[in-house]
Order: sequence, then C-alpha cells, then structure tokens
Amino acid sequence: MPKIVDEQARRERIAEAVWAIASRDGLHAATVRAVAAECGLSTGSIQHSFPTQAALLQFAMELIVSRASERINSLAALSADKADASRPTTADSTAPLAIIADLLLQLLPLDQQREAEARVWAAFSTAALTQPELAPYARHMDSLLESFCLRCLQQLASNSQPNRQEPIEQAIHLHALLDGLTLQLLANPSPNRRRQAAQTLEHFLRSQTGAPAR
Amino acid sequence: MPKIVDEQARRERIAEAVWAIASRDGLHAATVRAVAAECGLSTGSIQHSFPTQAALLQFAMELIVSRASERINSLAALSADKADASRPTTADSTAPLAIIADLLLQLLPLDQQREAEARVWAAFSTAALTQPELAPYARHMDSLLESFCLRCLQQLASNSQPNRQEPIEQAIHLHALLDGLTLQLLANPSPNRRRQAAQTLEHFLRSQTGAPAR
DNA sequence: GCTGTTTTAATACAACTGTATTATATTACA
DNA sequence: TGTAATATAATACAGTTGTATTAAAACAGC
Repeated sequence: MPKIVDEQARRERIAEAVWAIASRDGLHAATVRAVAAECGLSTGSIQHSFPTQAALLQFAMELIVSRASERINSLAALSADKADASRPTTADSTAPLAIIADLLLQLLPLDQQREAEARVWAAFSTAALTQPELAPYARHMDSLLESFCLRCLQQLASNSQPNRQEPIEQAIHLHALLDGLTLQLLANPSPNRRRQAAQTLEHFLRSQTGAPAR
Repeated sequence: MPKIVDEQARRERIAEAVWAIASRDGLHAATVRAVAAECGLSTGSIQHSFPTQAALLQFAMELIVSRASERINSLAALSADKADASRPTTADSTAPLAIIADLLLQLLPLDQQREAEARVWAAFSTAALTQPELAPYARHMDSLLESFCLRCLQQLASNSQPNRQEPIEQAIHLHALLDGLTLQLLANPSPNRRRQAAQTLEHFLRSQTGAPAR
C-alpha cells in the first residue's frame, strides 16, 4: 500500500549532494537545508532518510571510503591484466613500471573531477581530526591506500634489483608522497604544478626499481 | 588620557585562542563567543580588536605563517652554524646529513606541541580551499616550506655525488613527503607511526646524497 | 476508485550565530 | 583630583541552524 522508494539510492543521492557542497563551499556549508536544495528535496525528506545531520555526514564519509575502495580494487585488477598482457612480449622491467605509474597517477587530482573528489576528501579528513565518530573512516581510507601502495611496489619489486628499502617503508613513503602531492595540487592546481607532481611520482617509482635515474 | 593597551599583543593573544580552539574542536568552533571565553575576554573586547570574525580568522592565519617563517629562518641559521662547526673536523658528508635530518624532523608533528600546531595548520589550509581570502596565506606557507626544502637539499648536494634529480624536483618531493607524513601522523599519532615517519624521511635524505642505503 | 501506509512538504521553535548598540569601567594627563 | 578618551562589558537583534511537529500528497493493493 505505501509509496515505495529505493531508500539506499536516495541516501546515496543525498550523500553526493553533501560532496558537491563540501567540495565547493566546505563541509561547514553542508547544512540540512543546503543539502536539500542541492538535490531538489525538502528538509523533511532529508530527515526521513537521516535522523540527524551527524548521521548524514557520517554516511557521506562512509560512502566515500566505500567508493574509493571499489575504485582502487578495480584499478588493481586492471593493472594485473595489463601486466600479464605485457609480460610475454617484453622481458624488461620498464613496461610494468609505466603501468604502475599510470595507475598511481589516477590517484592524483590531475583533472577537474579528481580535484573535486580530493577537495571532498580533504574536507572530511580534516573534520575527522576533531570529530571522533569520523576518525575510523579516515583510518580505513589510510590503510586502503597504504596496502594499495604496497601492492604496487611489490609488482615493481618482483623484477628489479635488490631492494634498497623495506617494502613497508617504501609503501609509507609512496603513500605520504601521494598525500603530499595531492595537498599541493589542491592549494595550487596550475598545469605546471600538475606536471611537476606527475614527474615527481614517476621519478620516485623509477628510483625504487633501481632503474636509471634519467 | 585613554587607557592604553598593547593592541598588537592583544591581537596575538586572541589569535592564539583561535588556534587553541581550532586545534581542539575545529575551525568551525572558533565562534566569537568561544574565542572570547578561551582567552578570558568578553565578545565586546574581541570586537574592539577585530571588526569582523573574518578579519579575526584572517589575522590568525597570517600570524601562523609569520611565526612559521620566523621559526624556519631560525632553524636555517642554526643549521648553518652547526654545519660550519662540523666541517673542519670531519671531512665526510655524513655529519651535514644528520644535521639536516634533525632540522627537517622538527617540522614533523612528533611531539604534542607540534602536533597541535599541525592540526591548526590543517584546519586553516583546508579552510583556504573554499575561502579565497585565506588562499594567499596557504600559498605563502607552501612557498616558504619549499624554499626551505630546497636550501636543505642544496646543503646536502654540496658534498655528494652527482645529482640524480633536478634540485627543484628534489625539493618538491621533499616538501610533499613532509606534508604527507604530517597528515598521516595527525590521523594516526602512534609512537610506531612516528618512528616510521622519521625513518622514511631519513631514508629519503640518505638516498638523495648518494650515501649507502643502509 | 478506495483505503491505509508512507513519503514529502510546510511550519514551528529553541538554540546559537555575528554584529550593533549602549552603558559602565578604566586610566593617562591636566 | 577631575576629565576626556578609550577599553570593556552587557545586552539586543536579526538571521541561521538542527530538529520536532504537523498536515498534505503520493501510491500499492483491493
């Protein structure tokens, strides 16, 4: 008898409105009314899907992590395919390096869409520093990224000279590098900086394989 | 005839209250009333020193950059002294590396005070992403850090084997590494992570001097 | 179509915000 | 000490916030 609506899809649509506002104006601007206006609903509908604003923000952050997890997994699967495809033909270690580099470059805010995503993430992870209920999601994302870094580096290490650094240290280094480059690109998203950031990342990967520096 | 008060000192005291609140509860909690309570003044006194809240926040961020600039300069001066002192006695290149490493480690949130400072900085630089009037300060801080990184690396390069990377790229790398490690330590300030972060930084410096990896 | 349930909208309300206004207290100089 | 200029405090006010309440609308099954 009742009106039926896809509650999960509705919640995700609302969460995406939160993202849009957080990216454009900051998380503080994601008031219930602003979110409602952003996705063309009334505040009452928002309240129907989320009992409180805190629950809404928490869900929005949870969904980010979930989406990021999916994307990272699909990236990893994609890279495995490409690596398998390239290995029979070329025997040297440069092909996997280019593949891994392309992969990791997709985590940097080098275009408008990924810049918007990174801005959302910056807003949420800063909020997590002072809102304990959000902190677990930030830590989860951190560990996702770190294990992805580790996997990437292991694929590189499999055909390179003896390691100069423990794999875990390498992964921490790569992870920090990605985060730091992301921050810099958000503060200064000029084409120049984007090119430099990409070069920096590629150079790091090259140095980790023991390949010639330039 | 009037009551005279050190207006500049008063403004700095108020700005420091903003920092305390931003570090503890987030920048959104730095309301005029909260700031007044934090430094034991009335809202009227705050208004006397700052016409609007926006002016207050802008000054607080400006003061951070100014203080950071002073500290970086004093660190650089200190390092120059130590390097001069160590050069006549030891001829190898390891002494400067240790000095530079100690220097850069002081920029990471490895103790409670620097963690608080980093939290404040994270709050402000995130706010700068959506508040154009704050963005110049973030860029200024960025360029300060980057030129400091460059100077540090040049001191290392002066007695090392031929560079494997352009100095500017090296500096970008170091800068991103510092930012990224800082972020990770804020999200997860465990002793373990602190040790790993320090090791990562030291390893990077060693790799840039061409010194043996371990 | 009718009905009962659910979704949506509209409104209300108390708490909090930045800021303006007003009055009081404080102090340097005559 | 008296007074003028300033600093501080107290209060007021309009706007915004989250959320509770209420009424209207929409729709699945009969």
